[in-house]
Amino acid sequence: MKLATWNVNSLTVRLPQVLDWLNAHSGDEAIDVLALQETKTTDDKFPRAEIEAAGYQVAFFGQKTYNGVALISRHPITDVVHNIPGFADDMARVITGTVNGVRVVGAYFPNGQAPDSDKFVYKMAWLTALHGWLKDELTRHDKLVLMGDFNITVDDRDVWDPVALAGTIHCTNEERTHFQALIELGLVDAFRLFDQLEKSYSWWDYREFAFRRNRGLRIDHILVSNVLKSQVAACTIDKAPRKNERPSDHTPVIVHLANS
DNA sequence: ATGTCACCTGGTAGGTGA
Repeated sequence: MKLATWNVNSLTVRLPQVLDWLNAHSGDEAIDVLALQETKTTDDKFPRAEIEAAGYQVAFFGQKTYNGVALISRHPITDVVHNIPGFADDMARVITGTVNGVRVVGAYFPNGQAPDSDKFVYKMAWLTALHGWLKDELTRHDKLVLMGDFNITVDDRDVWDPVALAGTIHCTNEERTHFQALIELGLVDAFRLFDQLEKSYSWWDYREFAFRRNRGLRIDHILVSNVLKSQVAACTIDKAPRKNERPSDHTPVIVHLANS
C-alpha cells in the first residue's frame, strides 16, 4: 500500500493537478491513500463528484478560506473522525480514517507564525492535545500512520539555512521537542529510515525563486507506528508537482508499505 | 528583498495568513 500527503494550498485551484498526479501513478506506483491539507473549501463546495468519478473514495472536513483536510482513497475509508477528540478547535485540521486495517491520520499542523505570537501558543496547545489523543489512539490501533504538513523541521538537515533560520518558526526547540514527543509514542519518521539526498525539502517559498535555488524546508512528514516500521519499503519526496505551472508551495511525500 | 500566492471583504484595492 502506498500512502501520500500533500498540502495543496487550495483544492479549488489545484484539483486538476491532484487528479493528474494520481493518474500519473498507476499500476505498481498507484497511490492508495492521499491526505490533503489546506483544501480551503467548505464541505458543500468540496469536489466530491470529480474525485469519485476518477475512481476514489473521499472523506473531507473543511471550512471557509483557511485550513481544510481530506483523505482520498482507492479503498473504503471507515471510522472517520474530525479533528482531535476532546480538543475544542474552530479550525479544520485533522481527518482520520481506517483503510485496509491501517489507521490513517491526515493533519494540517498549525503554522505558528512566530515564536512570540499568540498563534505559537495555540500551536503548542494543539501539539499537546494531538499527543494526548494519539497516545490513546495507538492503544486502539497498532497499525497507524500520521502524515501531513507538520510545520516543523525535525532537525537542521531539514533546513536550507539552519544558521540564519535558527530559532525561527518551524525551527524552534519547542516545536522539535513536541515532534520528538510524538516519536516517543512509538512512531518513526519514515523518510529517515533511508539514505536520502542532502538538502531534501518538501516546501519552498513562492518568493525569491526559492524552489529554483532549493531554499526549502522539510516540514511535511509521514510517521508510521513501530508495528509498521518493518514494512516500510521506501519513502520519497516527489518534487515533480512543484515544477507545475501554478504549483502549490508544498510537494507530495510518499511512503510504500509492503504487505499491507 | 515590502520579493508570491490564495482568498476574503468590499470594491475597482487592501488585509490576512502562509
